[in-house]
Amino acid sequence: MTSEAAALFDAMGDPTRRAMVSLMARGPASVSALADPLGITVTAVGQHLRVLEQAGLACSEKRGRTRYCRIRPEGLDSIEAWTRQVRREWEARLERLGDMLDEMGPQAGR
Amino acid sequence: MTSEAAALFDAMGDPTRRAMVSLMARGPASVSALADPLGITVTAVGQHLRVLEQAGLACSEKRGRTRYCRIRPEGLDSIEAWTRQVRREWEARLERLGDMLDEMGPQAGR
DNA sequence: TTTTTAGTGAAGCCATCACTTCACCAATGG
DNA sequence: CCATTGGTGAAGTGATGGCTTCACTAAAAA
Repeated sequence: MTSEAAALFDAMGDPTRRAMVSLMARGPASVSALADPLGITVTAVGQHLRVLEQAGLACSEKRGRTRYCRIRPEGLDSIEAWTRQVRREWEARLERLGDMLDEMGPQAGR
Repeated sequence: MTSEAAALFDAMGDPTRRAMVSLMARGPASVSALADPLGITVTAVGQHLRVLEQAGLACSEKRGRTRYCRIRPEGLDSIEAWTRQVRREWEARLERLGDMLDEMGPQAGR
């Protein structure tokens, strides 16, 4: 597992950050616009935002005194890459298993 | 976000559990076969295993005195479903944005 | 049968981390 | 200018959760 994917799962492992991502998926939001529906302080949002940004799941930009936060859907890529990898590995294993049985012939296991 | 997906991200939020999944992707493993390379006790593995099972990411079966643990790749489905959902929502937003600009006509924003 | 191996359950320890408060800065509005 | 609004940084609190130890059960081996 890549360290990117690890950071992603770590970031998504928290319910508040998941909620933030869901909110931002509806469009850019200010820090307080995120804090309000979540019932937490803007300070807390700022801390979560840093984690999401470092994981590549969000980015933000300050204009005037308000900071606009957006998700980066591309950030989800390595999650999908990882799940595909696990699936592939598992299926390859089943295939190898099937090959082995084939080689052993139909009389195997009697 | 569905509660299944939440459970999945919670489960995958821990590095040890991620490592367990990676190990199991290579084939079924006993509890101690998982504990050994991870450098933790079998008790700890048992606890993680319960979380993974409840999240639908693994299943296990006890034969004799050993418990065989396997991953359930289907369990990853709702992670992918969720990432697709977020992407879709975001793209829909961009589309709406584009439509609005179209309706406003080329003279908009002057 | 005795011993060893594989795993479970309960209980406790400890570090991480989510969150708060408080002080502070900078932009905006009156 | 003064008050308000939006956000940041540092420091502290509290709870969750990952892990351990210890006592125990059951299967397999000797």
